[in-house]
Amino acid sequence: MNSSESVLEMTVDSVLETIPAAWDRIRSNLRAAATGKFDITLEQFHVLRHIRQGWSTVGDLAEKKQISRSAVSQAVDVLVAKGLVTRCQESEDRRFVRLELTPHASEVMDANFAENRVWMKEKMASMSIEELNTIRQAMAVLKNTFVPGKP
Amino acid sequence: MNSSESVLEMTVDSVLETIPAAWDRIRSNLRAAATGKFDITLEQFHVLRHIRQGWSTVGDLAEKKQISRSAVSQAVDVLVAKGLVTRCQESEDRRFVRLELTPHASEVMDANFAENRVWMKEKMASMSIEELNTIRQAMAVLKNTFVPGKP
DNA sequence: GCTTATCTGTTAAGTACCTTAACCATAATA
DNA sequence: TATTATGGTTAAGGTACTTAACAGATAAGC
Repeated sequence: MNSSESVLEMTVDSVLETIPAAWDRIRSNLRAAATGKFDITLEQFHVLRHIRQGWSTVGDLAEKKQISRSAVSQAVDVLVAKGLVTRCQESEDRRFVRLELTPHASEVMDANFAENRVWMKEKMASMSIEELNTIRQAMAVLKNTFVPGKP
Repeated sequence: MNSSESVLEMTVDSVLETIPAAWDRIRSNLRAAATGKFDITLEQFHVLRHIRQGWSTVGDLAEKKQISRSAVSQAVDVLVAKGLVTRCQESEDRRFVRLELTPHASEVMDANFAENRVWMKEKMASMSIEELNTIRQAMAVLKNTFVPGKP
């Protein structure tokens, strides 16, 4: 299986070479939109995004972002102070704190997403349908491999 | 062109949904290897990597990573103190400072890369040849679109 | 039932990395 | 030559992360 081994290695290299670099660019644009138009940082925006996706406790978010629970707790402090998130003790197991978005947070997120989408679409507009489909298939496989399922 | 428009939007969404999340996971592993086995942070490792790829002045690195020149300058300070990088004034235009890796830096990088590759290969070992090829093609297109060419 | 262990989340102290603004040295330009 | 532009550094300040120590709630052992 020397051939497939070589394909695996080449693919690993292509991922390690592309993902961090592409993310540097995309993040730079996301950050500009988040900090320029709205008064939140990119990291705060990501926290809001994950909460909306259903990672709605401190522990969930920490696991999702691979950071400590204390880091999440501090980030939530800021979001609560900004009126974007509410803390709510769970009734079943009162150790848990359920996080919820305020209506204002949803507005901010929608506006920011729209902003980002425009930029992404401009960048990707010149791709062929085949290329787009290839990317979508690849994203599905990568997500399946590297991104843990929802809670 | 409603259909192709829709494919574009779906693909944009898949990228925005996958790249940051996958990167959180990959970065977490890279960081563990860098900080655990060697005495450098992940960001320092990335700087070394970019220098080896030919982004060998402060301005180049700043442009590559989309951060300020002063941030790069500070990062280089640390790497010089650790004996991993040398500064060298360019003779043609003496405003430029050329950065070079020391032999020790190359050793550290090779060891760290080997470490990361093992983990990546484990995660991706169950993919089929077709899936691997799809990913490689997608990475090529994304790199072409989002990652600026070498200096 | 009572004690101990485990789990979730917060607080505190310290570190890494980034930003903007001001600055120096060099090079290009009018 | 005087001015302007460019590459890099320094300084001051902010954000987000870490580990360690802690409080409260639940589970487990006896």
